[in-house]
Formats: sequence, structure tokens, C-alpha cells
Amino acid sequence: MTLTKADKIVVTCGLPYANGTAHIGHLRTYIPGDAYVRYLKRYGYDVVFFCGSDAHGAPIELAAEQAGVSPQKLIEKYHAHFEKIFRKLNIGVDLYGNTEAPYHYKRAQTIIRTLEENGYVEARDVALPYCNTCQTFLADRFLVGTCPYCGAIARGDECDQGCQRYLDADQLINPRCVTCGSPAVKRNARHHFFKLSMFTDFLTKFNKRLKGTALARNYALGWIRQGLKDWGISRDLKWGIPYPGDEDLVLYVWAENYAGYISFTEEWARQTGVDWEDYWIRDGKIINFIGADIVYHHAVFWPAILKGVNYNTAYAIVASGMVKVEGHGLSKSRGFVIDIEEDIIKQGIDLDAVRYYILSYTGYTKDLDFIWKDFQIRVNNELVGILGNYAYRVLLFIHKHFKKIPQGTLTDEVTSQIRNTVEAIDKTFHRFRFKEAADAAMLLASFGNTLFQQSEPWKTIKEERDRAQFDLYQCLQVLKAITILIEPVMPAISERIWQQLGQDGNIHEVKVEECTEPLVPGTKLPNPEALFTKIADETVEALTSRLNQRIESARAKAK
RNA sequence: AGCGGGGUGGGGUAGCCAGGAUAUCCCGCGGGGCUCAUAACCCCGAGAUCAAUAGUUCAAAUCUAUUCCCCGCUACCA
Repeated sequence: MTLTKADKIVVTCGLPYANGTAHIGHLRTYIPGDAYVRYLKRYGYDVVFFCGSDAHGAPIELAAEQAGVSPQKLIEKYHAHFEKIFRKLNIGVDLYGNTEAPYHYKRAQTIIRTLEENGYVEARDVALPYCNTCQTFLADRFLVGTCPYCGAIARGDECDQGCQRYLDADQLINPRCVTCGSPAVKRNARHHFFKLSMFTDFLTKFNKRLKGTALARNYALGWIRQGLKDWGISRDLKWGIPYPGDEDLVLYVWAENYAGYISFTEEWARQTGVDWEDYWIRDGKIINFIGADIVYHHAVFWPAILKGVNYNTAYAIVASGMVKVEGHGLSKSRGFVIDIEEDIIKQGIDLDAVRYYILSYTGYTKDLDFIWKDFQIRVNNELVGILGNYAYRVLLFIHKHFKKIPQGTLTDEVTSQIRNTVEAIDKTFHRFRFKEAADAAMLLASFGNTLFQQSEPWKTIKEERDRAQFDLYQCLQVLKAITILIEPVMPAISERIWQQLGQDGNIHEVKVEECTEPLVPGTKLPNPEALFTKIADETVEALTSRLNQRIESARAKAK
């Protein structure tokens, strides 16, 4: 079972949680997801792409409380923020949705109601921590107490300031309410449980035939082998989607957020006049791009829910590796974080260069260590030196001598070189090997540089003008192919080269077959401009010191 | 602790699933060339007991077992 051009493909990215700004970790999923979608389109597949804000859950309620604003205000702010980041980075979703939108409530509640009708949910009484002062049940995140291992002040889910161990809320010594400090007491509450254990066989089969990264499959299979427990899907919070039929409770955020993949499709389908059931009930091929940290939700809980309501489950789950910053695990509280808006956009960093760095750094499932110095080296050598230089030297030379596309016909060598690259990329992106795809396109630029070097047009232009024209025509065609093949990686740059090649039409809709379509001699060429600027040492120093300051102040705050 | 991923020249990486002759690519380093181009480009070269040990095999980076080291996840943080 592989993707075909007749398939209706839905690609989704894990939803960003709307309680903070976008950072480099987010991009590890969104940029490859977007590049994948763009490759599918370039190669003629029928694909739609969705993402959106995850708006509910205890941390948002807590963050809003601490900021003194309503949860609505908080998520509106971050929803707008992420929408803007997506636009700036050219992450071309067909809809950037929101799980706080009415269309999502409707879909999420319908799913739960259907699960209940089908007998997959049951209500049980459980004893949970409660605060008598605030008159509310306390989720793990709302509990503080003493860590049983190291004695530091710890939260109900982890010892975040001390030994970093994961904790069960029951382990905390002297558990208290995080809001008012009153001691937590146990109190009985009625909650709803999804009978996950009924789906053990289904989930085993599902994961065995699941495409995508091995990481996703193996995580889930290991988890299933350990035995599946039934899963609480209601919470005692004020903020969230009311539990259908038991409106004092809300749906647990992990029981409704990924329903956004469906509700966003529905909303997009409503706006564009197509039928969402083509994707989710009939023949859709669903592909989830996620971070490695949420594999369980996507390979265990979510497919079980989908199965329970008879919707299509994922064809592939593509799990990315984690991101490190200057050798340390990403951590906002410790300052090891690169903020997209503050540290990248406002610093004037080329966003296509960021896309390139993330895609070409390493294999998608491996950890990516974001280092500014390394970023500079890659940009200056590969983007400026190889790709940018190739485009500029060819276009400038031709513009200087001809001002239009020179006379020529394609040689077999150039045609087959391009064709080989087109085929190589076809194989790699289907296997989610985005680094290899980017490398293959860059290799074509190296090929072009060699071609230019060896044909020595700066000499032939003086004595054998026709010869120079013919050779330059080859170089220009190589550039055309690069432009099309690099579009999924660097859409903005690709647009600029396309324009500099004097081509009409939208590069984002050009198919790969165009790579070997000969350029039309005589087409006027505009004045070329350099595509990338070198990153100066001082810039790297400034960026690195920004980061170091953040790490320092985080360290000071912790003490 | 359990589960999962990884350890390849100075750095970062590909190859491992389907074992085969000189182990890939981007840098760095040494040498040469070119001068159209953002001191960019092109060519040549040095540099790796493929984490360790034991095994399977005519043949192991690749398969098996054990060990060491890094990282992630573990159901109420998303």
C-alpha cells in the first residue's frame, strides 16, 4: 500500500499548545510537514494540509489565572501569534484552525457521544485531590508539594526545580493547592473512562501496518505490549469543551484536541465546497506529522478513538527527533530555547535559511542541535557559496552579455542529470528523507557550478559567442530545475529565482515535469540580485550572546 | 526501573531493514587551478581499528548476544 495520485491525502501537524510563543522545537515538525506537502504537490499528488491551536487543558487555565486574564484572551493572543508565524515561514496550511471554535466543539462532542453509544465509555468513581478553599479538584499540574526523592518543591507531575524526576501526584509530601496553598484533600468524583483495553488487537494490527518513521511504530508497540489501561477522558476544569451529557466536567484535552484534524478538514471543506467525508470516512489517506514526545497519543489513543467511531485511521505517522539548543535539551525554564519571533524574525534572519537548516541538518528522526555558529557556516557555505553563487553568477553573466535567455538546445548529459535528481528526490521524500531531498537539489547546484567552470564562458564569450550561448543555456536549465526542486525547502527563495529566470506563473504550482521542459530562448531576463547574504561573525556573536543572556537569567531566577 | 532511539575520519552526518571489493555528503585541514561570481567556484590529496567484546558467515558498519556511554518517553504538562 503506497500513496497514489488518486488518493485524497490529508497531512496534519501536531497542534501547538496556545500558552506560549513559537520556538525552534515547533519548527522541527511544521517545516518538514510543509516541505512534504509541497513535494507531494510538485509531484502531482492531491493533498490538503491542516494545523491549528490546541486551546484547552489545565496549563492554559493556570497560565491565564497567573497572567490575570481570561483563558479566551490568552489563547486568542497565541492563536494569532502562531497564525502569523505560519504565514511568515510559508507553512502553507489550507486552514489554521482552533479547538476553541464552535465547529470543533461540535465534532469533538459528536465523537464522544458516538463512543458512548457504541459502548466504549463508562463512568466510574475515583478519589482525587480537592481544594476546599477554591472548591475545585486539583489536576496534577495544580498541586505543589515536597518531592519524595530530593525534598525540593515539586509539582504534581514532575520535580521541575529539583531532581527532574517524573512524579505521581500521590507521591507528593504535603500536597497543596497551587492557587491558594491550602492542603489538598481526597474527594470522590465521577469520571468517564474510554475502554482503551478493548482496542488492543486493533492497535497492534494498526501499528504493524502503519507507515512513517520506525520511531512511531516501535514506541506504540512497546506500550501496547505492556498492557493498555482504560483512559480517563473527563476533567474537573472550568476551561474546556463541556463533556456531553455531564456538563459539570470538560473533555480531557487529549481526548479532543486531535479531533481538530477532522474539524479543521470539515471547516475547510465547508468553505471550499467539498465533502469532508471523502477524507475521513471514505478513501482518505491520513498522515500525521508529530514530535516524538506525542507518539503515544497518536499511535495509541487517537486511532482507538477513530476506530471506535469508524473514521479513517492514519496511513502514516511521521515522528521527528527532538531539538537541542547549543547541546542542551530544549527548556524554556532553563533558557535553552530559540524563540521564532524574538530571536529569528526580529533579528532579520532569512527564514528560508532557517527552513533549509532544519531540513538539511540531519535525518528527520534524529535529534537536531541548533547552534548559531553552525547555522552561519551552513548558510555561508551552502546557500551563499553553492546555491546563491551559482544562481547569481549564471544570471549575472547572461544578463551582462545577452539580457535574455540565450540560444541553445538541451544536451543529453544535462537532461539526464536533471532527470536523475527528479527521480532521486521522488524516492527520498516518500520515505520522509528530507535531508536527502535537499542534498540532492544542492548537488545539482554543484553540478551546475562544475558545468559553468569547465565550459569557461568568460573565455568563449570573446571568441566563440555561439558556443558560450549554448553552454550558458545548459547552466540556466539546471538553475530552472533547481528552482522547482528546492521550492518545498525554500519557497520564498524559489519564487525569487523563478522571477529572475523571467518565468511567468506561480512557482508553487509548477510540477516536476517542468524541470526538463527546455527554457524558451529569447525570453527577457530581469536584472539579477543576490539571493542570500552572508551572515557576519558579529551577527553570530550577537545571536549567541542573546541566548547566553537568557540562559544566565534563567539560572539566576532558579537560585 | 520499564520501553524506545542513537554511538561512523577533527566537527556534523549517509550507508544498517534486503551483508560483498577503494565507507557518503557538508565543513575543517594540505596542495593546485580559475578569475564570470557574495575571498565565492572547480580539481586533487591526507585523515576512520564504523562504541567495546564474543559469535554467525567464504565475506560484517550492516545479522545475533552481552557490556559501556548519550538522549527521549512513561497514561493528570502539552
